[in-house]
Amino acid sequence: MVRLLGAGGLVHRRSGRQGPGLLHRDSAPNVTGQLHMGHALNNTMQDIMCRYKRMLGYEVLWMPGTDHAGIATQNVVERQLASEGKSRHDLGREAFIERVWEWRAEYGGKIINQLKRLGASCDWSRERFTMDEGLSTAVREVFVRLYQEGLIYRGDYIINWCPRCHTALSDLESEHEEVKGGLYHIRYPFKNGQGHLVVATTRPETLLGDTAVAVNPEDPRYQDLPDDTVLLPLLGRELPIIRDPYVSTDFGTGALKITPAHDPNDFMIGQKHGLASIRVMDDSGTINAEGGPYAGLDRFEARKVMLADLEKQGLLEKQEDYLHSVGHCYRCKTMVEPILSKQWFVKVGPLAEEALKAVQEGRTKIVPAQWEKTYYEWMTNIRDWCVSRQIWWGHRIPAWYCSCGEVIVSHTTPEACPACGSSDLTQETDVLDTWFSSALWPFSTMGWPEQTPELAKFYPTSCLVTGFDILFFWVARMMMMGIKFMGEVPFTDVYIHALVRDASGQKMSKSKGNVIDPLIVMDQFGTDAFRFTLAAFAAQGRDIKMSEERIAGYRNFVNKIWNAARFTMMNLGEDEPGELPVEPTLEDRWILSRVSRVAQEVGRAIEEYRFNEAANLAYQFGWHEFCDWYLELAKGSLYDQGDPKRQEATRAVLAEVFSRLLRVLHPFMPFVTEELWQRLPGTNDSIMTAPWPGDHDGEIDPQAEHDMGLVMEVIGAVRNIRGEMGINPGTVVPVILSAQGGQTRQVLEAQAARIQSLAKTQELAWAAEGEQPAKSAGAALPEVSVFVPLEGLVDFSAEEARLEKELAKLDKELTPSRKKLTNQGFLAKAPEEVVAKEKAKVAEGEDKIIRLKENLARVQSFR
RNA sequence: AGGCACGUAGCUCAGGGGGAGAGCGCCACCCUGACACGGUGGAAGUCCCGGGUUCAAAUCCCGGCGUGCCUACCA
Repeated sequence: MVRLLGAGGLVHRRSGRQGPGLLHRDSAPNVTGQLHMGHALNNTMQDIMCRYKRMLGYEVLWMPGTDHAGIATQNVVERQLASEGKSRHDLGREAFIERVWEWRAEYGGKIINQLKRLGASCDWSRERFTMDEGLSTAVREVFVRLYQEGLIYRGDYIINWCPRCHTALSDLESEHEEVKGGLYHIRYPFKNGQGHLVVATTRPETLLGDTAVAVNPEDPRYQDLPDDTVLLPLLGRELPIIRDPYVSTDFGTGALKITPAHDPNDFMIGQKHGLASIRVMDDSGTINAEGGPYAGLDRFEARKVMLADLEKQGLLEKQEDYLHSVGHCYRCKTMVEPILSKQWFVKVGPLAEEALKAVQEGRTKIVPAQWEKTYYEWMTNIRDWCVSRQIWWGHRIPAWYCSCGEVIVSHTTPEACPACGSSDLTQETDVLDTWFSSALWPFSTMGWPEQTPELAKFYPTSCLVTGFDILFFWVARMMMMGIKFMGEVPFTDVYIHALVRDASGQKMSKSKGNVIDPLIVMDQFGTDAFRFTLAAFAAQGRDIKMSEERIAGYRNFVNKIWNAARFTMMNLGEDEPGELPVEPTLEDRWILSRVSRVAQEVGRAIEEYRFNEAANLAYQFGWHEFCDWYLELAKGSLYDQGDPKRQEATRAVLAEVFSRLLRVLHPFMPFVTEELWQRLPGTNDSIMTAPWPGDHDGEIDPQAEHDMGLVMEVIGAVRNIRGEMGINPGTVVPVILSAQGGQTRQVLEAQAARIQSLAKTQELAWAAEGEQPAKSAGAALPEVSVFVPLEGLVDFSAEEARLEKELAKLDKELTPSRKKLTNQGFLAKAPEEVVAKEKAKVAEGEDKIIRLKENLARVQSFR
């Protein structure tokens, strides 16, 4: 029920430098107050940022909390009462509010616990609720100040009314939906009896409140009318025919009935022409006394009855099917009724202007930037915000009415009327829109209107993470209020994340039954796997299609890391790892280089909100580099009893790299990494406070990366031959290498033991450059040729087929480059390095082709 | 009615002017002393269609087609 709001400013490095702050929220709450996918995604992303920044040494403040969800919560408690056969009116206002607090005490904390379960590392001691005393003080302060400045006013206007919730709604809370309806052509007889004027309407029941009929002054059809007054069908009231350019000549009949009390445009026209407004419905959408014979009928029933009567009287000329969009209450989906009513409004123009400028000037950056356009669009066309709600649960508007007519708006309950001195004052019964208090969240949660140290330190906050569905409801309003009352934007970045949908792209909803419950997912696959999945799929600007299959994939990854840890710890034993070796092996240099780079890349990706890249980078490294290669390579030294020094050195590297891997993974999977961190010898504090391993430039080693690449390619070539030739994995095969250049041979010779062990080969044999080992399968690599003698292992036709396949593939790959190099325009205009690259590529490819062709010829000769 | 996204391997999607990528699925082989939630190898794409810009387009521009979403007072 409660909506989650979060706030955080963060940062402050010890140097006092500003860093990111965080804020957050979530999407529409549901009656059970359960954590859903939207919350999970939102909070996972914020948590990733917070954990990462904390590891960098920033002081992070992530303030959690919820809002009071006025209408929704009241509905739930009313339903509860209804089941006891009571209404809120039976209880009275105070008792009812008491009851809501009880409800909140029982259910309100549920979602907070679920957030904790998700691993959200908020500052839980600072949890806030919009109905808290402090936040309520801020609400009052803001209301009074806006009123004093004329930015809040009370007046009669058309508002969106929910006949079921019995309250006014803001424009945003009225959700437009396509509805199949009818366009009814109704005859309004001229008063003088000379025929009739035909009016087209989608809402015939509102004719009871008509006070005029309008036509466009330019419309040729209506230049010479037989009379300037028509009679309202069914009621017989006289209606003037007015002329206004607002009326379109090309829609319907060009004649528009004017019902000022039940349509915003009609209201506008009514004001312009000084027409009366007749409200014909009560708060429940039932026709009132103004409806004469139709009084007491529900609005939908009234439509049916009236249409039948019109038909009977020959006044319904025709009726056609018509598809149009109609507002519905965002809480209960009841069709909204535009009704003229006295309400409180915020004059948003001046506030929106500043909020618009702040983004245009880049003081607040919206990511991805495409949303800035949407924000501008809304801020530019914004209309005044109806903030009063006719419900009880919420911040009661601090306005008092005196019997003399005076309106007093004040922080505290006034003793007497300043105008007449009377003490007969009654407070406004309406409460404020929940979003009014949510709009103050970035500063009200930190003690405003007091000037607190938190505000000084964390305002403006660094980042707000939210879904686009709430950009206007919340982000835009926080911008307006923050700038107005703090003089500065509430956050420097707004990250708009995707929506979580089901596997087939449908929006998850209870009614569709396609909801995946994050709590069940966490039970089934573990929170870490779930979080990792969310991060890995959170590409900017695209919705996430969630399915259990995908989560299972990342569950496997968590398991892989767990097993890598078992292996690591098994080898480390109880001792604290020693210093990194002075003379590391090639694989040691390589993995240190890689982990250093990856930590930097992951960090950068997180900072730029590229969560999917960050997660994939970590995944790729963890599984395919650390586990697939390094652990296998390290076994060589680890198991070598004959060289204890080497063993010791390898243990040190293994411990270091694994420790860094855990830290890189920590923001995504906090639970497993913490658990493993605690078991790692030599660690004591939480991994949360361990330093991010992004500061090891000195270990980045391009030479090691290149050399290791060479070794990996040779191993890959032998494995490929084995696989393609169908050689049993257990068979140890001979291998002959032929290197182009001493350097290459040196590297490979030094790594002979690794190649033998990972490719399952006999001792490496060497052929002179250009020499052709007989009866062998071969592979051509950039710097080296690899041959696997096949005598007795396989038949040569298989090798022949394999080589032909390889040649065809290479040829296909080279075609585009060859074409470019024969293109004069390319040679003349393309950048030198691009040309050089293409040349090198072709040269390398052709060299491979030559060697493969030699192999092919040789193999064919054995046939 | 306007606006915004998206269309890439069987599925879900990254990428975004110069060598088509990942995960899952699929095929083959393998219980190798961390892990079968595993290992090794492999197959697989007209990057929606049509124009244009460019030496070079999956990528930029224009126009289609298709899908999704948001905003809107034409009764």
